[in-house]
Amino acid sequence: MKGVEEQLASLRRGVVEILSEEELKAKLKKSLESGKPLRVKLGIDPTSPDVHLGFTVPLRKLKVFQELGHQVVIIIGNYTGMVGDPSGKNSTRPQLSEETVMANAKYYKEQIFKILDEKKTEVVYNGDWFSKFSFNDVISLASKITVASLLEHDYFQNRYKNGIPISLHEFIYPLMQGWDSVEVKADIEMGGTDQRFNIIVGRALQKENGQEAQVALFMPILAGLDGKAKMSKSLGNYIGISETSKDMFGKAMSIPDVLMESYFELLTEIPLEEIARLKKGIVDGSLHPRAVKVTLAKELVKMYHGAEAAEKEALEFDRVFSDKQLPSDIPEVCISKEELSEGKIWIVKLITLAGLASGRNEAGRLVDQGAVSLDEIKVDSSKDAVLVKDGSILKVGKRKFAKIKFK
RNA sequence: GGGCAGGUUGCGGAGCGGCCAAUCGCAACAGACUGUAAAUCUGUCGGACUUAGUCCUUCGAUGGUUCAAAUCCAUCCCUGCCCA
Repeated sequence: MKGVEEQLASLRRGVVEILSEEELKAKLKKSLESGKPLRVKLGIDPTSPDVHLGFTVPLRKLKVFQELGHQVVIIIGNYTGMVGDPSGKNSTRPQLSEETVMANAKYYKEQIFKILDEKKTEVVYNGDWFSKFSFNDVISLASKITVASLLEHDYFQNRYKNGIPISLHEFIYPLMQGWDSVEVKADIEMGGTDQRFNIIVGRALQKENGQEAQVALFMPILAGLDGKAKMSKSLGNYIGISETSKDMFGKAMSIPDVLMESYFELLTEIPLEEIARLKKGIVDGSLHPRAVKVTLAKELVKMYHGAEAAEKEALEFDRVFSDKQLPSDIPEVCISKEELSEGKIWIVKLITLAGLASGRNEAGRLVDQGAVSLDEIKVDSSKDAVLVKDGSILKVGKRKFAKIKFK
């Protein structure tokens, strides 16, 4: 095992705050002396079946712990998931059924082990203990926290001030998450900065129950592709870790420049010195921001799809967007020959048949806005009928293509 | 349980009997400029009809009044505030 300072150094990357660093040092020291690994907890609420890069930020930190020889404990919040974490939310989260949560949980586990080492990871479900809770237990737990302390939080404040409902069960959430720490005897809990309160509650509960308080390691919230809000499924500004290499590359290329640094730091293993060098290159003009972004996009694709896929997507991207050539693989769409009259078809109809627009109104609009071309010839009017051949290429907007086949 | 205020197209938020598919802002989409960056400008933004037009479905739900309702009435459901 590495020394305390050495461990700290590799743990610090990207971390916003350690609560507290002294406590962490003490724990690392103790662990080093006793040879007993620290228990590092991360709770996951499987509220949606989609794992995106934002979620990999704490996971990647856990991997560092794992490599340092510590014990990672993943808590699948099948019970907390049914409540829904109110942190940072401005509305009550929908309560999910147990079946949904469990189905999502299964998927989550698959995703998690793309990053963590499955053999070295302990996975537990908080339903294991919460399902046995009696009402008395709930009351006793609820007595550990005051309403004032809950209402202090801006997300509750906002809702309260704006007359947005707050349900009682949402107040219980931090307690549940905190209790998880007691159950697994966590030494450290990982979380985003939005988890501050929940994690601190965990510390309090541990102390009440004769345990040493866990250390909190806060990671930044990863910004979404729009560069404004946090990355989330519901905002649609995310890169899923199971997405195709093509989508991953394309989405990475679409992020605002200002996000590059944080993406490098939080999502890749590129050394900090190298990131600093790239940043400097952009500032002094020796590196084109686009080239740096390509590096980022390639790195991300490499992590989830391999180096070969990364090279391929980079070439393909240049081909389609820099050289304006057709992509190498265009999805084929079959249409019936009966739709044609004298080899022609109304352009709007063709677009909807190809599924490149949600309705004819939209298709018509796109044509009139000059977004549509057939066989590289722009279609001028939504009233036009166009001549289609077997194998004609329909293009709608910058990135939607279809190859028309007859059947 | 009582009083008051509300529920409008993804979100915020106008409209309060016909000119309303419904002002506006945000988001989104498309075009121009670019580096699928940012910023900016332009256009679009319920659906169908080959579309200066017509029709259909939408303004919490259901019924009603009217030639005509998002707008008025009744009942119901939901939310917030205040009182108990």
